Amino acid sequence: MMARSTARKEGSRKDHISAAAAKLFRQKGFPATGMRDLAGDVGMEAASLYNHIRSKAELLQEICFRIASTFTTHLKEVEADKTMNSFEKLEAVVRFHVRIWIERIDEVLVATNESKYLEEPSHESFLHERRIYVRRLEHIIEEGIREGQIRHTEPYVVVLTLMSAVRGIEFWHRTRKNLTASELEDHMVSMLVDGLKK
Amino acid sequence: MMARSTARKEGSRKDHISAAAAKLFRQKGFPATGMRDLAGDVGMEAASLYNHIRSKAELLQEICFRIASTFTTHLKEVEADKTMNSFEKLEAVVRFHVRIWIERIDEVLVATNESKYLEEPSHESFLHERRIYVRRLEHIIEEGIREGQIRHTEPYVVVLTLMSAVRGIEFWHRTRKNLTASELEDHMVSMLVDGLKK
DNA sequence: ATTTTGTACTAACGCCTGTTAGTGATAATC
DNA sequence: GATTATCACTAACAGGCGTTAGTACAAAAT
Repeated sequence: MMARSTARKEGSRKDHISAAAAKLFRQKGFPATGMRDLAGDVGMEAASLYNHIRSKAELLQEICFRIASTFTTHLKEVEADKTMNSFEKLEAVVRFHVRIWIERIDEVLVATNESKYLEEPSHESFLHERRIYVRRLEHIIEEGIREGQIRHTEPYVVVLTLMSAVRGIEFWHRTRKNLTASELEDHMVSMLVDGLKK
Repeated sequence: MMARSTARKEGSRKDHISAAAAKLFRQKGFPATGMRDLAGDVGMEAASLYNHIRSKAELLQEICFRIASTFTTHLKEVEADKTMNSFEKLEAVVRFHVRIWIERIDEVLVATNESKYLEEPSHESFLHERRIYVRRLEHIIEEGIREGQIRHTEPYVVVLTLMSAVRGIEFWHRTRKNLTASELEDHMVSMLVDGLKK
């Protein structure tokens, strides 16, 4: 009863809803996105959505935590990589941020802008996860400074600045695409790494 | 009839509402902020607000355009200043961004995150104003590159990155204040200007 | 002293919200 | 072929939304 084939079907349907939700949450914001909007976009009535999801809140939760785990998973890999020094690790993380912001901008923007609408146990654990992520990045920077690869800076400020700088991609995404994604990536990384002064 | 004293009173009352609205719009987002929330914060009933304001939308509009004009006014001054070269102009603009983000974070965050809820004639003109602002910054950068003060970079990417980088201040504002505002300003500017690599 | 003005109140409006209940059809399982 | 599970539908709910109307009372202007 209810074998894999059914589960597969349900999965792909729910993923479709989740993707549409990410797009809408990003565009209109979570509170301003109605279940009737979402239903319209996936081609059904609002009430029918509840055959696939438990609630609007659950939808937001899954989007936020899925993309968050993308970042933490990658960071773990970088930390474990013994072929890179601290500076290279930092650059690898920045590159990854830029790339994910380009490729999965809907989800990333929902996680950054709409995570405040997570309900309470989830919201706190999301913020907690973020704080830990920031601390691990600070640690890489401190190491890089100690080893003389990174200029003497305030690690916390550097992390905040790096993590925010990529948000400019949002506007690139909406307006000018006369730059390819990999060009954008290179320009952004080189500016953050090498600065502006000649 | 209805002399300055009355007008003064009305003005300060409306400003109080506007400040409270900025704070709420920033915290909860525009659509999730109810007029009853706002009324509670300023100490009256929701309906009474309408003795001072025309609508919720008008409140958002005033916040967004007031802070926008702060930036454009300053940019105009910088552009006209003949004592600075292009690099110094760019640095002055960045410093100003950092300072305003620190001092008036509620309004700035509303303008960046909630301006999408402006109704239609206003919204388009807000975006238009922003596009022009970006273009003027690009122009300063192009000049700096031509004059050899700024590294060869893609001006559009630089502007987007600079304007986004300061958003990290939002988190500094909420969590760690063991850095003074002027320290934060210096660290952030030096990182953007000089980069990370030693 | 009377009129005007400003401002707060209560009550209510029509509309929109996320969600549930119940129904029927289609497709998979035994 | 009978049964069961999946899924989209309609109808409806309780509650929240921004806003308006009408009223009362105090301060200011005449």
